[in-house]
Amino acid sequence: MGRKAHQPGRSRVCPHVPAKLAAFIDRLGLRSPLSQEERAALAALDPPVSERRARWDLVRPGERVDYACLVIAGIVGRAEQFADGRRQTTAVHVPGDMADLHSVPVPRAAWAITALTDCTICEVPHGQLRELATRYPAIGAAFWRDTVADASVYSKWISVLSRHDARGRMAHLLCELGLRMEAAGLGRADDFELRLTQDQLSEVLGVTPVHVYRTFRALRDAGVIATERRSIRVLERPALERIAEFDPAYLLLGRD
Amino acid sequence: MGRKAHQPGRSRVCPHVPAKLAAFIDRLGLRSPLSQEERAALAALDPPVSERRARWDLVRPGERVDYACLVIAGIVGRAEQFADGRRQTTAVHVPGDMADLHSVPVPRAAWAITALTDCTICEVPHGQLRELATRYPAIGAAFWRDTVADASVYSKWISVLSRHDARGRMAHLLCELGLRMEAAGLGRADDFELRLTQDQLSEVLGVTPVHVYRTFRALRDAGVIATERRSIRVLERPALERIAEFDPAYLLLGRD
DNA sequence: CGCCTTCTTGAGGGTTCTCAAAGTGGGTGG
DNA sequence: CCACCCACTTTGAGAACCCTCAAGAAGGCG
Repeated sequence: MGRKAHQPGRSRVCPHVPAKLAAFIDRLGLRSPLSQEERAALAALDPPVSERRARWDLVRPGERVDYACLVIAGIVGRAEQFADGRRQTTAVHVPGDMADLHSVPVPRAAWAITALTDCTICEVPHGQLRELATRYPAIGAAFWRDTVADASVYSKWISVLSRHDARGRMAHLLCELGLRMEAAGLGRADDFELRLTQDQLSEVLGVTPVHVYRTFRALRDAGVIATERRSIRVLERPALERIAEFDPAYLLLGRD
Repeated sequence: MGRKAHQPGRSRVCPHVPAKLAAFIDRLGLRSPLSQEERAALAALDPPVSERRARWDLVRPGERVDYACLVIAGIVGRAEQFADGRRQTTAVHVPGDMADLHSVPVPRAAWAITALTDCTICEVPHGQLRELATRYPAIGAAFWRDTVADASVYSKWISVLSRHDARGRMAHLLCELGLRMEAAGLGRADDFELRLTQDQLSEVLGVTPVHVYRTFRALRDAGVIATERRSIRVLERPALERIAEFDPAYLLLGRD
């Protein structure tokens, strides 16, 4: 599964197995009911796939784009840039996520979309997405619903940043990404690996890199996580959830 | 204007002056092109209007709603509630905002919608909004675009909370609300009044009420704002914008 | 091998929190 | 009309959390 996920759709011209968008369609279907016809219409899209190295900007701030970035493999972040060059990552995307579905209704990017690890990206033209959303109202509704799910995550992170200290923030991030990776079919929520540098995590959590390290050490000493170079492994998810006061409802990983 | 705004549509049965939704339609039109027919279809809605006192929960967390709350007068907040009862306000809405357009695709509320001041609210049935979004794709696109604008504000606030201290957060909030009030036709960005308690501000800014006071004092001593009981007035908007590193692009108050 | 990124460690200082208490004004009921 | 209550604002002292600055160690990559 892991190896396959890293090379999806690559030169598989067979139209009966449209692997490119499969993960995205599954994600949409998790939240919104889609008929076979609607799924087929989405699967018929055949956008270009490209590989990007870590640190590559898929979209630069201020740029005007006419495609949306679908993450096929790897981790991608959305970041706001400050005058002094520092960045704040406001969203993290895992495989199956359309990293900037937002850009369909608003093509002028106010943020950067950056590859946090080496990754495989699919650039889906806005025109095709808009056309599908208009022709199939259920697809339009599914896109809208996914945008709301994204907003729900933002809203949660506003609470997390306001109310939790670095330890709680880190715990919350790990709980969230665990569930999202599991939903993406990449491991289990209570046993997954996250390959981000402490620098990247500091831009997500809103603390300094030095303090990310100290937070790691505290959680490591408590036996809750294990770290090894740029890889984090969750050991005690229940403890982590308690620290984070984690409630997964906001992820809208269901149809209720 | 002020007095009129507090009694919109009340027993004005004249169908040629559909005051209820006028501000909302103008807001949508600010961001998305809408034809006369589409505007008329929106204006034809005639949902019930009600007055609510400050502190009233328009929507309680976990509740399932079948209408969206349009703010006609007053200020409304979206808040997440914690186990210990504390709240974090993640969005502030001014007149003309549909406070929870999010609830149309996701009817189960993960948050509370609370009246921060006495206010006038219009409860627009989801069914009617969905119907319009399906029948008129441009209206659907406008709703989607407004949802993205909301998400853009969330994203900005994640940066603000991560990178700015209490003074910068306060400055940013005042800069943003100034522009939004102006866009809503309620004063000028560089001379407006905000009637919120320090307690409410603390829930927005993610600091303690005590520290809101100290932040006020610092800005007051610097001659940037004036405070009088629960009313704040901006005196030096340019200084405020410098403190906040404010760039209004994220509000999407235009069609680019 | 050397460079570069990333991780680790320490000391001191600043912002914000917690806890505590007094002052102020508006609203309510007697 | 007054007394009271309640919500809100103001003030202070000490502690916690996180930052800044600085520098050394450890692992990849050409």
